[in-house]
Amino acid sequence: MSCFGGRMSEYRFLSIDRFDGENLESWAFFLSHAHRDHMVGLDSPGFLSRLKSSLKTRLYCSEITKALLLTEKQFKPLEPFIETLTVDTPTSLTVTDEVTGKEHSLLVTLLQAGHCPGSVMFLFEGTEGTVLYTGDFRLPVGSAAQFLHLHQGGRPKDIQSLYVDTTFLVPEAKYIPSREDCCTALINLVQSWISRGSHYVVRLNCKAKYGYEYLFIELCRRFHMKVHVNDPSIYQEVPEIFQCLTSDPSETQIHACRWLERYQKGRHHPLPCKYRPPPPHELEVMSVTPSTMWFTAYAGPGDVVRKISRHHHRVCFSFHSSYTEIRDFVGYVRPKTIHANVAPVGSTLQEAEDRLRDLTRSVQADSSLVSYKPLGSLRLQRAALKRKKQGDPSPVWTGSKRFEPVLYILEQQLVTGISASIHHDQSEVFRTVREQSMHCMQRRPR
DNA sequence: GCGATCAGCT
DNA sequence: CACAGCTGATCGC
Repeated sequence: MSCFGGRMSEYRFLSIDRFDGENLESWAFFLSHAHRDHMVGLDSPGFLSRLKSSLKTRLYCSEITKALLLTEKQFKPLEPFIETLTVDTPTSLTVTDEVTGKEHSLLVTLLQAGHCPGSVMFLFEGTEGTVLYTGDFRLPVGSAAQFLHLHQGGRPKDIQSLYVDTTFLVPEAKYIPSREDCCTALINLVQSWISRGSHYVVRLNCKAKYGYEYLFIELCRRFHMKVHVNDPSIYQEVPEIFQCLTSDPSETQIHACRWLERYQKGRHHPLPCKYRPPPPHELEVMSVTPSTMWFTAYAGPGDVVRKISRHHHRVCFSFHSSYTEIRDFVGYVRPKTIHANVAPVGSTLQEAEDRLRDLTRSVQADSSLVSYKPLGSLRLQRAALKRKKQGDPSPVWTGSKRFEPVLYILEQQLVTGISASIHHDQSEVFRTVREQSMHCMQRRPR
């Protein structure tokens, strides 16, 4: 959960992901994604009147974030003040203090953050230096080298400050399996259950409102079966997701619907949507809870699925970067100063910042070996062509007609041969994981 | 009576 | 076990 107060020390007149208190004095506002903990004050009367009282003050976000935001009625009044920015497209902004008439020009670029649909990082460039605010992010090792706008003349830009998501900056979360590996494990688990018969259904026990869409898309593609959710219409403006969802519980064996009333989950209804198959069949439900397993603490690398009880499994899934991914990212960006946005579980913000500083120092020497490599466009085109031949829907990262691609960065998209130092680093991680998990299994036999 | 904060639950 | 968010209780004004 974000602890970021809203303002960066370099550009005090901007507020990001906080819209209360002193932030109301800012000249421009930025929203990285549509999770509640980044929207504090966004629906308050104070923020709305702040926008209304000014001619030029705007709320900037990605197109998808705007679309998701406006599906909730409490944010509808913000619509006239929202300005969307295109990902990977530097935009020149002139922000104004309407009290004094003072102006400030700067360049802002949205970089995809891979956290949830619409999530972005903000890169600001201006007289106070280049600063990067990551919001929440899940980026595979090697991602930083692939952001064009983190580079200039083939070299990484000098970053004055980095404000970074440190949710999993704890030694226990050194390694978290990739999105693809977690998804493959989920697909295999789902396959083993729903293939038993049409009355065998899977319930995906999803906590957050946004962030699991990648799983929905991949399940839909693999099983040619839409995922049942309470309200698909919130994704109306994001076709890649919308087309994978249904509001009809009888149409699918995969459910991600949620209970609306708190105390109404009785034994009588194994599914939140209360769907019952036609007689004589009785519903057979397997619950699957996507959750972040800490691989250095709880499991071996192959242990992406964990059986909780006969009909309940946990599948590893994370929409925040692991310790290793954070280390890789900050080691590549090499900011002059670094700030933690999140107090990791069991740590304070200060401890996270101390850890970050240690990391930037220790990784710096290696990262100079890495040079900018764009996303492997040829590989992507080939993959898209292959899929087209197979009659599958387009992959998410090709984007829709309406929006540029900002859903997820996947490990398999990254160009191969990033750098010797990173490969070395990875194998080191795997070795550590193996050792620690063996140690762990000795202590806690399953 | 209101918002802010917290405990508890999912 | 850990990713977000709701609800209801409690506190201070």
